[in-house]
Amino acid sequence: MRFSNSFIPTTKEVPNDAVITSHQLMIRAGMVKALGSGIYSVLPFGLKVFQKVMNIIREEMNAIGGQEFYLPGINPVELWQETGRVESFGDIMFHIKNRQLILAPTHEEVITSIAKAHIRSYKELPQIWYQIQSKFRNEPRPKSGVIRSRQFTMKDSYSLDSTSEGLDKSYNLHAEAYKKIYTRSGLKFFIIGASSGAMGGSGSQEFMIESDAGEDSIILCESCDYAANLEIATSNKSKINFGSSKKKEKIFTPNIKTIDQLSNYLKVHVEQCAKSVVYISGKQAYLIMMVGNDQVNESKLKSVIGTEFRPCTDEELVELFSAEAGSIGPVGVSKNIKVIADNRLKDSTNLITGANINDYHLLNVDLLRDCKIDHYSDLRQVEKDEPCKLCNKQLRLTTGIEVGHIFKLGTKYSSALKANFLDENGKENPIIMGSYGIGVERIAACYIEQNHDEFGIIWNKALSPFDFHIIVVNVKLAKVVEVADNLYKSLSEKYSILYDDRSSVSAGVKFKDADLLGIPFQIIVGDRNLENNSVEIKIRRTNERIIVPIDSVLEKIKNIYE
RNA sequence: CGGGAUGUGGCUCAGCCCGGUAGAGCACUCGGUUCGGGACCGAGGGGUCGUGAGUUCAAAUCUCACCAUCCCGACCA
Repeated sequence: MRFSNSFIPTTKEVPNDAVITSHQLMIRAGMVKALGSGIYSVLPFGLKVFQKVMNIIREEMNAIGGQEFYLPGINPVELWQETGRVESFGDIMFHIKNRQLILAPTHEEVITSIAKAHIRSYKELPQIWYQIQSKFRNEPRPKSGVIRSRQFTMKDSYSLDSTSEGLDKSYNLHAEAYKKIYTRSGLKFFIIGASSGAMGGSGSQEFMIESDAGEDSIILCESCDYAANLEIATSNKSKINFGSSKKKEKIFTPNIKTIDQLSNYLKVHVEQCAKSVVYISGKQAYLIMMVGNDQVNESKLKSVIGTEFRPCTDEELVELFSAEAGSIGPVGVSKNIKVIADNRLKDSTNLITGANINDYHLLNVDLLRDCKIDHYSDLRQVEKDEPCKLCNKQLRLTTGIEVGHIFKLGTKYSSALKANFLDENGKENPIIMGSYGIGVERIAACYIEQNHDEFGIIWNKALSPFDFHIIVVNVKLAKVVEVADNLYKSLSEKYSILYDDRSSVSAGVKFKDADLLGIPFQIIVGDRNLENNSVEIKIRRTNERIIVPIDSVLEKIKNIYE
């Protein structure tokens, strides 16, 4: 393609809206153009990259037996009411005003409705169905360019199985396919255990890129392969033990509100103080007990109590406990209040807790003797530098961008929509499903985050919009143009070429644009080397320059490319 | 939704505090000179100063409301 006829609007300066590198470079390289907050037009140069990504995904999905669908982006709202997801998506889902339709944020419902209509027997399973299409989410705060936008391209696939062993197999096929997709795309990625959140289901993993621009907090072990989203991460922080049970006492603790104040005042270790935090879910109050300054991990709490919740207000505290924050505790609370304690507190003795009387605490509380704990669970948020639960080495806390997420859904959607099949015994069962998503634009953006320098993008062969970038340095010299034209023609037979034949800009502009656009190999045709019947090949990533005689240039290029 | 910032030509920004003819660089058009790392000279075109009210003889500038965008937080299949 001749640059002179192309629409590749490169810019020297960055719009002040773009903050992260990939966003800035995508705009400067003329890949995308913002239309509104979280809404982007994809321009030809960018589309070529996205198409490369989509083709890699398509090849790997086909390789595990996936079959591609094209599904509607507008869906009847009734379908989503049946699975309860109109409510669970809430404001994230776009609703069409003049029809009972929504813009699909994902496609479990549509896929399941197709399965319901056509799958009858276990003999028709398993199936892997996928699509690569636009999804719509009314993000409250779009950010970081195409990384979090309101319309984006996602490869979503869905596995349909008749057994849980089958689901495991489909899930693992996807995990392996995803590793190949990211590896082929040139991303440095890792896999973490993740929460399945509102998607439901029994297990899930995320594929992450480490990045300061990331929105997820991740716990990683430096010496083994433990890795988990902070939402579910656990560590080897041990249970507490304060010896055999002593006599409970009530003590005066004036104006003591925090665990740190309490431990200072009483000259005890913070971990001997048990913190009580209260949440409300619907009409139910939950008193959550944690060791010392351990933080409640609300994702874990949500999976324990199973519904949405909110912190208790100060007024409600007084109503429920006759005491204010800082003096709340588990001893003698109403039976209507559920008490859930973190695993570290299991059957602990000699704790210090609030007395449910302002300015008083209790010493030597024995959880077995003095109060009724309804349930113990892992509720604490892991902190950095804690010991790994697998190898006991230090854990690291970092942030990442999610580029893929795989879920074992189970029968949540098939049950809701009655997508059943008959098993070997003629018994009707809901189809066992998995769902597996990859963000197309995110792969491209994350690649740029990981592969750029001060001059621009550095594409690899897999994602580069073109194989070679030919630059003709001086278009006034007929001989130079002739050589470049011939090279363009002969290379075009086998490779995709961006040919910078522009007469309107100086050589310097062409060089800067070439580095910005980041095509891996530049072929520079200028009179300086032509005097020696040579052209120059520049490797974008290493800045290595190779002078090649014209008569061997095709062979040399072939070698360099492979 | 809470906190903060910004809105002036296509882009980056100055001007606003202290009201009085709307500016610079880049980009664009024309002419000329250059021609291997974002060239130079000359001449041009292009702006309802986010929108709407208000104060004032006079508003880009002061006041109020609204809108938009970005950042932090909340949220995030």
